[in-house]
Amino acid sequence: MARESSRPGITDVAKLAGVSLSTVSRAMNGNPTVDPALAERVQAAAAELGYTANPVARSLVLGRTQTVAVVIPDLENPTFQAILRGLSRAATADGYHVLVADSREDLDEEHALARATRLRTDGVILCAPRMLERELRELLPALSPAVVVNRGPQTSTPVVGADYGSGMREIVDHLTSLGHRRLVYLAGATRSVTHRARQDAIAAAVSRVDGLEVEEITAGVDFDSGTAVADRVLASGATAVIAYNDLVAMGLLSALTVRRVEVPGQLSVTGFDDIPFAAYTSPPLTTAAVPAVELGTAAWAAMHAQLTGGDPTPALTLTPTLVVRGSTAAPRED
Amino acid sequence: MARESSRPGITDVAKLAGVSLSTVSRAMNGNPTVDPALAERVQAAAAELGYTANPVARSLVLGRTQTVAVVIPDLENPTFQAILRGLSRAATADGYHVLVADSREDLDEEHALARATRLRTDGVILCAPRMLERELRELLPALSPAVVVNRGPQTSTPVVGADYGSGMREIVDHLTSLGHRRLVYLAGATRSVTHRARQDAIAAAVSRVDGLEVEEITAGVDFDSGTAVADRVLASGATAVIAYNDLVAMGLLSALTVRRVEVPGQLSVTGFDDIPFAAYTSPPLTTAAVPAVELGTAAWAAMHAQLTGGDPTPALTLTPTLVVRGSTAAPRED
DNA sequence: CTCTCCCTGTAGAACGTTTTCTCGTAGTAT
DNA sequence: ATACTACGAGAAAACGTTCTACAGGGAGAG
Repeated sequence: MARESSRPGITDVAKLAGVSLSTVSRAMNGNPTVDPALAERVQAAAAELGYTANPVARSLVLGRTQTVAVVIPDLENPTFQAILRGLSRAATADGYHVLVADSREDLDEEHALARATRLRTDGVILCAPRMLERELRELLPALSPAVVVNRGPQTSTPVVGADYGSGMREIVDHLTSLGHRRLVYLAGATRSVTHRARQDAIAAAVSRVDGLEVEEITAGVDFDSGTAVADRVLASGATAVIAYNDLVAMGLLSALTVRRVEVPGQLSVTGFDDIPFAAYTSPPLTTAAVPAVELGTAAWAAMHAQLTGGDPTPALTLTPTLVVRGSTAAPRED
Repeated sequence: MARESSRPGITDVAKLAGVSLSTVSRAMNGNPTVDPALAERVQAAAAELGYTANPVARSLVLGRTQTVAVVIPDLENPTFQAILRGLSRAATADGYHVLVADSREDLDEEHALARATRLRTDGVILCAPRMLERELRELLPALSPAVVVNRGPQTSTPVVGADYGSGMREIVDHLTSLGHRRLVYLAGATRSVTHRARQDAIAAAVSRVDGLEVEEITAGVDFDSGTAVADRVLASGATAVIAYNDLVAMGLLSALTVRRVEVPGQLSVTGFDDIPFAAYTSPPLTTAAVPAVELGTAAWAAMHAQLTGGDPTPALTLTPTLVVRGSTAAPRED
């Protein structure tokens, strides 16, 4: 008699269609053991009542939520935004929902956050470049199924990532082939895995190219880090700067403009990632384009494969492509 | 005997602590009618087993999921990214999770998407600038509790938004006080509500300022829309351009640079929103700063109030602030 | 000393589904 | 004509939790 206003339940549909609630459930789920005519009657009753199965109750009995969690260290970072975008769209296309968890770079919180979100989802896509390898190995089993983005290979968790070493190699090659021999590398978060990959690539280049010198200056990962180190960069006497990412490069460009330093005339500058605005700085930024949206799509594919018991996706590595724009040129003759 | 590998349930904790399962539930939820000593024993048992209450089962019985959905038309748009960021962080701080749904500007999908996400969440924050008012009114009751972002006042749904009219007025005043009299307004999505607000503000300015002429050119909402209309802008003979948003302005700036048109020397350009990169274009963009992160925070506050039965938040309007940078100047003397 | 009240712990219903198991009926083959 | 098979539909258990009744026991008061 009561509960008029409440959402219609499966029993309401059953009552209206004059069948048992189990028949409704079967009819709604397209179970072939139900008479077509009856199934249609049930569908009609459901439509009349505007009935939709309660996903929470469904999740409880089925043990799956049709939802995955994405743990992201910083929603402000364009790269993570792009990964989220690609992932979200791919997951939506497969009928899944996406829970987004911004860990705000809080390393302690990250751990708990990932575990907590896992409880209400079917899997976790983890972007945690700064987390210690030890912690990660301890965390991953509790998260399974999981997908790790931009980390080294894991024991039993699929990994998708970009080959930062390759991108960095292309950048260095580009600069050296232009004639640069004295470079500065603006390092990002030194704990991050993607930093290590770049560092190694630079070291390799130094031992490969004759007379190449690369000075490392620790900057950071954001715009302000780039502006902050401008003076140290100028003092170094280098002819080209390899910034940790586009944000740092753009910050540096901005500071150089203020100081009336010509780019690329007096100094060449490169970024990394090819974020949406990298093409629109002045001069436009030469950078290594990381296919971040595709990274998100691939991460979903790896998750989806685990969820549906498909083939275990092997580690997938996408290769950044060098995009030469206006911020690099041959060094000025002395 | 079986189920060794399964997550520990409340009964496992009860068994270990030597109490009934309902006692465990009460102890875990801090119910004061349980003996402190016993409560502690239960907590210890739970900790030993690494027990955490299954949120899905919890949601089913409690009727709430501790999750809200955010429907966003385009995850690529910096403004929505900022709203999401502010919202996500505020919600997380209050112990809520955020489900993100990218409607990809698909107006038909948007409707169904909002309804679907509502079923697995406690409320929906709706960003749908293009949805027809009629549709919105029909949709909102099904979504309740809901919060609408950047739309006109609603019957019984809290609204948070920015005063686009005010921002536009400031921009026009800024340009006219610099001496500009012939302006171009690059219109965005003509169906969008935020477009209408700007249009009205411009119309008001035209009737207020003596000799002011504003030509409207329909462009779009993204970078490419700005580049595409560059020639029409130049042909118009205007001395200043009011772009629909920063993206359009940046696209225009880029096209103007290619055409060797000096900004602000030959042409002043303004944006809207103050997205993160607006400060770093060349010249830096004069724009009306929309506090998008705060918009997200406010949207959460309005949702949280409804969820906790607090005071019904009245419609909240944040005022954009004019940020004068290098892209505007007095018109060149003829 | 006994009665009553209160405090603490236990059993069980409820949340809304899915799904297994069982039963009934109808059709076919012997 | 009877028995067996097959198929469709209903009853009931299960998912893992919360919370309302309810019962039992101890202590304080009359």
